[in-house]
Amino acid sequence: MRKGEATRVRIVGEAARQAALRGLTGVSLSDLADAVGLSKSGLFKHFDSKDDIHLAVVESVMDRFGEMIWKPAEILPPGRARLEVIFERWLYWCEEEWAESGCPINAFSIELDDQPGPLRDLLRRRLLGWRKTLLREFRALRDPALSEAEAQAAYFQMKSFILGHTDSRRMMGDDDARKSASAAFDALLDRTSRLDA
Amino acid sequence: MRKGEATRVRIVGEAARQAALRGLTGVSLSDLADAVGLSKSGLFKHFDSKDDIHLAVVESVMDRFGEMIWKPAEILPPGRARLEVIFERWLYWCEEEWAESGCPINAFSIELDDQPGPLRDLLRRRLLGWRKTLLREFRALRDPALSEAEAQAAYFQMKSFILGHTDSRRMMGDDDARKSASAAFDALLDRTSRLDA
DNA sequence: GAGCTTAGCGACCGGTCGTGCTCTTTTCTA
DNA sequence: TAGAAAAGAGCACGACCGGTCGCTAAGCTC
Repeated sequence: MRKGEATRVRIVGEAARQAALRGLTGVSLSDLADAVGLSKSGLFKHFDSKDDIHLAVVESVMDRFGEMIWKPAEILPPGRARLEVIFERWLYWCEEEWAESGCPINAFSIELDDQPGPLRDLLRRRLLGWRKTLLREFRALRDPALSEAEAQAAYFQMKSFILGHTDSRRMMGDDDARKSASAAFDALLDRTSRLDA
Repeated sequence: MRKGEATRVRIVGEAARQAALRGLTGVSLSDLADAVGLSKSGLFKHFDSKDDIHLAVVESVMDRFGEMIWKPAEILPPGRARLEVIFERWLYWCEEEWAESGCPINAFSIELDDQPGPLRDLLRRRLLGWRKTLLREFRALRDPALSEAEAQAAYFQMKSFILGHTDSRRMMGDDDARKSASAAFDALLDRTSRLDA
């Protein structure tokens, strides 16, 4: 079943590209089929329904996210340098990897946050896993480890700066978005790793 | 033309409600017509096209945003208290005013940031105006006024916390989102209004 | 290389999309 | 209160939607 597997990957990749642009719901099966050089009915040899494609897209995007952001960070020991790499890669992911559309994870979050169902559940599950990882990293940032509350506060701000970066760069057309985000994150690491009253 | 004006307002209001849920593109004219108790063709006595409705929706949402957030703040003198009211009202706007759907401005930003055209231009224009207002407020936060760069950094973080709040509350299901956002913003005001090397 | 399995195509389905057109009813104004 | 103007209903349109079915052709395995 080698050939079919390869085609499936191509379909999911293209579907993700289009979904990042127009939203998951906004992708039409005819457009998708055309883009991968298939007939519409050909798609259904690989997926049972459009919903089935949605699930595969979310799963695939989250997998790629892990590969791109976590893989290059985990070779470093826990601590500030690792967090810096993560943030750096995350910005790269939003800015370069999805240059034409913006980060699909942000887009899917907005699209799905009011649409209960297995698709939202899948996305939420993957995002919660990622958050758990980051909380662990933040706790390890200081020698007397950060409390859970401190780690949560730090995570909240980190994620916020990622979202702010996209908004600033893509919607407001701000060329300094990356600098703003990096500076804000650096300051966050400064005050979080510092031991003060 | 009294009656028509009222109907138009009803249409735009309902369209905004639905667009906040399903996206501007996701609103169908039949659903919209049903919801306001009109026939589909009846809609076209008030708007020339679906795009025309989109423009009216964005304009109307931004107007309401100004009324809800700025109006109660401008009675206060410039300074920290005014900024605190703005942030507070902004969170309220996201959390209560659009409880079922999440803030439509965030949703429209994600939906439109890769869709060039007059609709995106309109949204961007309104958002730039709002940003200009906030930059002025931040500059007035300290007695030796903040530099433009400092004000921009502060604005970036404020907007980030707003976005983070929605993501945390709606997508991650975090009940503490509001507390996290408020705490982060308070700390931002602390370190921004402080005069340090 | 025979034969089963799978990938993929083309035609087609019922339904919905946005948007015209015509005609009637309501509303406002002189 | 007559009559113009506005509001709205009804219907039909062509295009497109997600999805099914039967068929062929290619791929894979023994």
